[in-house]
Amino acid sequence: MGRSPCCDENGLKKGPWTQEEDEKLIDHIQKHGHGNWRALPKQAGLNRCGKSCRLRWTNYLRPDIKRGNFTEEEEETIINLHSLLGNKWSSIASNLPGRTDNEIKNYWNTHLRKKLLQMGIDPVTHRPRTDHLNVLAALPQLIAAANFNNLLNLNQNVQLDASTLAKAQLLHNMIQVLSTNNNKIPSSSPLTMQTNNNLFGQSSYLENQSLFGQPQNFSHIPGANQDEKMMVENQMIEQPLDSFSSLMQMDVQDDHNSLPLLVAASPEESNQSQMMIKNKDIVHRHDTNPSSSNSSFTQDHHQPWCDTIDDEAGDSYWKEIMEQTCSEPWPFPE
DNA sequence: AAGGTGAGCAACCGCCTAGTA
DNA sequence: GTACTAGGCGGTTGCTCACCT
Repeated sequence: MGRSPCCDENGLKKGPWTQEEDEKLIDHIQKHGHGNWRALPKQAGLNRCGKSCRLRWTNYLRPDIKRGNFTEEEEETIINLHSLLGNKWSSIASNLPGRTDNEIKNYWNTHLRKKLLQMGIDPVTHRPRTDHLNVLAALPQLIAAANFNNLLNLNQNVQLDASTLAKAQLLHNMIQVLSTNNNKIPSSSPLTMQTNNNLFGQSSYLENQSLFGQPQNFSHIPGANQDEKMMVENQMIEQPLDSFSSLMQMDVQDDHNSLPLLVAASPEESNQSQMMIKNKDIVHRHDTNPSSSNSSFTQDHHQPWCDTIDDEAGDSYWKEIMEQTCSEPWPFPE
């Protein structure tokens, strides 16, 4: 397939647009429309390539562009749609009147991404992060326990060093958290809330932000294809998502995922979710397999955690974790 | 005051796809 | 079916500016 060289012609200007160029472009489009972008620059008296003109118009000069800060509502919409559509910025933008895909993309990369990271949510998968779980907030206690172990002055042969003990305790804590979530505890119970608070440092982001509190109608998403629209709608119907806790409990039964599912994230995951929804798989699994044993869960679901920790088990990794939660210098005094 | 650094954002690049001859 | 064009998209770059040392 041949590809037309658009911007490699010699002598065409690149870089920031001047006010004069903007005026020329606006004037021409207002009078004649943009029609053929390739031919436009010549007709408008611009020394630019058509692609550059199109970008300038669609991203900046278009009269219906909304400028200024994003509202909270817009932020929520972006996060919602990104969790379902991934980096399909144009599809997301088509659901936000006056916003361009470029603007949304930039806003995501500079603001929303960081915001989610700070909340312990992976901006790519929209799942809780596994690298620096806030469950580590309990680490000072673990360190204290480790130091206490030193104070006991046990036999050198059986004495664990502080870091090893902390690692073991950390793993134990993670296992407890997961096991707790696997039980059928009402999502609103204090225990569950406490567990979630431990895991994510605060009440669920989704609960707090009401991101999924109200079912939204995405059937009008112009950029999304029919499958995507159906997926969004079905997801809202099948999974009211009224509480992150319930979602965690639901997903924790999924044999293939070791971590709680927020919402379908990547397109691949979205497709999987879509297939599951189509097959009524989620409902079926909950009806037919309501009590998958804790032991099998423990075995199947904890392995990835262990793998994760093994993968990152270098001293620097643990040091970083420890330093975030403990003012003690590293290594710990022995 | 000057230099360094990082964030934010406009613009570019390269690839993909649909349409057409 | 092939070759080509135009438009669109997502990723990346690089400029500007504010803040920090």
